[in-house]
Formats: sequence, structure tokens, C-alpha cells
Amino acid sequence: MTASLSDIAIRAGVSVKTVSGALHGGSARMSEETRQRIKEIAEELGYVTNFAARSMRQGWMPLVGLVADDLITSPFATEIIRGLDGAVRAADMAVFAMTLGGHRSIASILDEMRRFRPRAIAYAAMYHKSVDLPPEFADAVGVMINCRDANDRVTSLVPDETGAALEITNYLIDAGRRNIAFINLPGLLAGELRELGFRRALDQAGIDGAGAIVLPAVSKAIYSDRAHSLVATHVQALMNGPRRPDAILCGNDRVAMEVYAALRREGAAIPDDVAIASFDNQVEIASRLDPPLTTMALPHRAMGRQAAQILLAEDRAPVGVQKLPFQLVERASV
Amino acid sequence: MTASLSDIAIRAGVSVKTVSGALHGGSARMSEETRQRIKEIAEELGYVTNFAARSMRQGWMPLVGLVADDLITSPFATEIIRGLDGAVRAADMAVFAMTLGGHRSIASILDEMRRFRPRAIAYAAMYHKSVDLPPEFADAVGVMINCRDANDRVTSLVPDETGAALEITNYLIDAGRRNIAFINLPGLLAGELRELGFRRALDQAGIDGAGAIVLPAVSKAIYSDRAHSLVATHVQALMNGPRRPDAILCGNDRVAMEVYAALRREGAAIPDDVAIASFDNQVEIASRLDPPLTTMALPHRAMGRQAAQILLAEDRAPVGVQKLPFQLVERASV
DNA sequence: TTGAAAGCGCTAACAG
DNA sequence: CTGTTAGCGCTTTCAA
Repeated sequence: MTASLSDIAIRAGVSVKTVSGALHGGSARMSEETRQRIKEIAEELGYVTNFAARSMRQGWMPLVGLVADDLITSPFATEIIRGLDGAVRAADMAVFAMTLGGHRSIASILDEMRRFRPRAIAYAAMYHKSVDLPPEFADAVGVMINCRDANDRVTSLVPDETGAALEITNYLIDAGRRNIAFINLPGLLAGELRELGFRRALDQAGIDGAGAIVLPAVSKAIYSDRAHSLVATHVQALMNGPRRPDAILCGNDRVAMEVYAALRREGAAIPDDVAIASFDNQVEIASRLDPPLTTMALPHRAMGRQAAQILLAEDRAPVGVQKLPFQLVERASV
Repeated sequence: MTASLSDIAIRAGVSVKTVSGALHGGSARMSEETRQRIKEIAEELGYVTNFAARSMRQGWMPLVGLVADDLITSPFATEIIRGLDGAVRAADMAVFAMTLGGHRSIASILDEMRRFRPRAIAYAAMYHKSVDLPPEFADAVGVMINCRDANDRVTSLVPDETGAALEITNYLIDAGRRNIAFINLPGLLAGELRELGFRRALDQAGIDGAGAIVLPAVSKAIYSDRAHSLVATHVQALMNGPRRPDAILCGNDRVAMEVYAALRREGAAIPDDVAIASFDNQVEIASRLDPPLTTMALPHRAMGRQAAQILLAEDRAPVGVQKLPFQLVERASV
């Protein structure tokens, strides 16, 4: 099929070892002339290194495994892969991603991944959550991205939800807004943590936090894109209620998109009557809304990069949860 | 490190061959009791098959390589991977994706992929285009997805752009529209082919095709999301011009999103005054627009599935370009 | 039914 | 500086 080192060796009249050294720059130095000749023959024969064979000696393939609960197919979280891939590539390895679709268990997919003998494995979630990693896999997984192990046995990287909510709420307050409603994502860890930050910001500003309005974006107990949206109803009620908001904080950019439509129906201007801010920075949407949306960008890219650092570091990172900051993207909706 | 077959063999007091047969169901039958015992020991030792070692004998890893020009990080084309992954997984293999980011050449990334000895390789493009595959790789790549080889040496799967434009235009005509403007994507193969279908539909309906209005969505010669948008300008001009359109066909859903905003400014109602239709079906946007957008869904999933069929088939598919149909998604904008 | 041995392509250890 | 050899874990062939 494909040429091997020994094919080249025969053709060049040298030993396999010499060829190996010539092509992969083993420390042993050899006459530059021989090296060049070997390289030419390799080229001519269309030689391609066989990583599987190499891995038999090394013990692992030059791979970093990424097991994701549905990540690859999620539109904007692909930034995690970008960040990871860049850093992993710099170490001459490749990212091998597997998606936990359908009804496969975490255990089975991790086992499948291990068959390929990756150097390290990361587990990533599509949205910030707590994951119950089977105990026997706690040390197969080197880092958790956008999620944390329910039993805190693995280093994890998560977005600083509370901090982000605090920051964006303060931003609204600084813009002079006092009646801020929050249309949050129900049933999600992210939503819970953000509500904390939201209320804290109001408290700190001396705004009547007790009366803070927090409403769920959908009628189901757990937010999902397919659940029946309550956004239109909420916005209508808010705008015609006793305490008209001068700002609405949205759980994500899709919710914001719906809020825009609802406000338009009420004849309210953004940001003059009502300022809008949100979480995610799903660029395709956020930058195209009219006016463009001010939103807190999730630190997906940074989590990916950081994960690579941790996985490729010589010594194991101390177990713990690292919170990465969101980035405020100022546009024109506030 | 990890247990090997021989570790199990020693522990079970049998030969390696027996263990291999017991675990991987080699045709040789053995006493069910032995098999069971071996399986238990394997479990206990945490045995995980080593694909690299297996591949030394088989000649290839149980992988289908996917080389993509930027696909993985593109939001909605991930459907290609979904389709591919499902079919590949059914054959007990995994998809190994690599992205051609930065300034790496196609040749270098294909070579890198081949180091892992995948069973087959697919090349995918983020948007429908012609790709100049280096000649020496023409038979390393088994199928091209969403693109075609500039020299037609590889089987390729592409969306039927012309057919889709024909269909959606006819749909608008059937809805009684006669003044249809097309805000197309300039500089892209897809746009070119769609314009063909658009004009053909008008001709066939006996509508003055010569006067058909086709306008570019951006000011640059080649469409991109970052280029300066002309949508607002065009819509304003159209709505205040001599030939007010009663329908606007958009190059993609993001363009449609901007058209919605522009029409709103003109005080035009959708679909009563102007019907809107588009290409892509970027669900996050299309289903959330107000009114929800009628659009032609790209056959990404189908291309992925079909690619797997071709790659895994015993005999090589005849070289040629297969056009896959879009799917009309009827919502409320027409 | 099971065992022994060879060999896949590569690198590391040891000789020359 | 270069060659020889062993061995990684697995499957396959040949023997028992």
C-alpha cells in the first residue's frame, strides 16, 4: 500500500534506523548529503509517517481527545474547539472530537475514545452544567470544559456567570437604568448563577432588589430552543404594567431577538425607551439586530486554549473550578 | 499503563489468541464458559482495545477522515458532520475531522491526515465552491462534499443551487408574486447558479425576465459576512423606485434578516406587501424572525450521509458531480 | 477448540 | 556516524 521506512532504506541502501533519523531528525547527526538523498527518495515513494506504528513504541497517539455532549454540532460553542485546536496543534498534535449523541453513555464514549490512545482527554458540555462523571473515569479525563464534575474530582473550566451578570447589570445601571427586568433561562445552572449576580448588582446600587423582576423565557421548567416561548407575553405585560422597565436583560441572544420583536410591537424604541443587553454574543444574530446588541461574550475560545495548557502541562493541574470571565461587547442597544 | 491482551491471557491461563477471540468474537467458537471468564478478567483489568496495534495488522485505523476548509467552526454546516458521523458510526468507525485553518495548504493537511491511516478521506468546503485539489491527492480523497474538484477527478456532492432557485422562485410566482427582486451573494458559485434558476423560473412563467432585478448583498466583489452590507440601501431604493417589488428573494437567512429590518423601516408588511424567501434555513434565525422565514434548506445532512455511503462502499463510486436537492421549509413570510 | 509464532512499521537500546 | 536487534499489542497462519 504505502511505502514504509524499510522500503526507503532498501532503495537508499541504508538501514531503517538511518532513514528514521533522517526523516524525523533524531538527535543523531548524519551527513547532510545522505539525509537529503533519503528525503528525496521518501518524497518520490510518497512516504507518509505511520502514527499508529509510532504509537506502539510511544504508548500514545499524538491526539488530544475531546468528548463533547453535543458540542461539535452546536453553532457557537465551536469556539471551544478553535481554542483547543490552536494550542494543541502548536504541540504537534491533533484534536480528535467525538460527540455523545443519541443514547450512548459517557462511559461508553470515553472507552471508545481510549481505544485510540490519545495523549489526554477533555470533556466538554454544550452549555454550562454539572456532569456526573463515572468514578472510574475521573482520571481518564484531564479537564472539563464548560462544565464541572458533580464530585469535583476533575479540574474544570467554566464561564464566570455570576461575575458576568454583575458586570452587565452594573453597565445598565451606569447607563442610568433603574427598572431592569431579567428574562432568564429557567432550569439552567447558568441562569441560576446569573440571577445571583443580577440581584447582587441591584443590591449594591441600592436599587430595590427585592422587587427585581426575573422572568423565565420559556414555559417549560428547563430552557430549550424548542420550548414554547413566553418572551412576547412577558414583554407585553411588562410594557403595559405598573412598573415599566427601562432595560431588559436577556438570557441569551435568541431571547434578545424575540424581545426586539416584541418591543417593536409595543412601539418602544431601543435603547431610548428600553435598553437591551444579553449573554452569548452569537455574532450572526447580535451584530445584525437593529440596533446591534450589547452582550456578554462567553469565554469559549479562552476555555479551549486554557484546556490545552492544562492537558499538555507536565504536571497535573490541581483539581478545582476555574471561572473564566466573559467579555463585554458594546454595541448600540444600551 | 493499560492492560494488554497478554496480561489477560496470563491471568486467565490461556493464550493471547484465545483472549483475542473471546473479546472480539473471532469466528472461532469456544466454550461459553471460558469466554465469560475472560471477559470478566478483561473488565476487571480495565482492558481497552488498542486500535493502533490492531491497525498495524489491518493496515488502517477505523477512521474516516474529514478535511474541511473551515467547516467545523462554521455554525450551520456542522450538519454535514452529523450526517457523516451517523453513517460512519453505523460501520463501527469514527469521524476524524481536521480543519484547514490559517495558512496551511490542502496538501499538507491531507498528508497530516494520512499519517493517521484513515480508511477513507472526505474533503468538505464551508460553502459551495470549486477546489483545486493537488493532482497527487486525487485518489487519496474519496469524495468531496459541498464542493467539486476543479478537474473533476473526484466524486463530489453539491447542493442543487439552480434547482433550488427555480423551485423557490416558482413558489413565489405561485403565490401570485410578479415583481420579484433577488438580493444575491456576489462572487460565489452558489449565487451564480441560483441566478440561473431564478431567471429560468421567470422565463418559464412568462414574466419579463430581462428586467429581473438581481442585486448584490454586499459591496465587495465576493460575499462575506464581514463585508459592508448593501441590503438596507437596496431595499430602500427598491421600495421607493418605479418598480416596487412584491417579493424579495434573499441569498441567505442573514440577508433576509437585514431585509426584514429594512422593510420595517419602509413600513412594508411581510408577507402582505412583500413576500420574503431565502436560502439556508439557519434555524436559529429563520424560525425566530417575525414572521418566521420561508427558506430553502441546504442538504447538508444528506450530503454527509451520502458521503459515508460512497466512502464505505466496496467499489469506488463513478467520478461525477451529484446534485442534492434543497428542501423547501414553508413558514409565514410568503 | 486452543497454542505458538510471525509480522505489521516504528523507535530505542545497544554494537560496531 | 551507522547497522542490528528487540519489542510495542494485536491478528493471522499454521500446528497441535
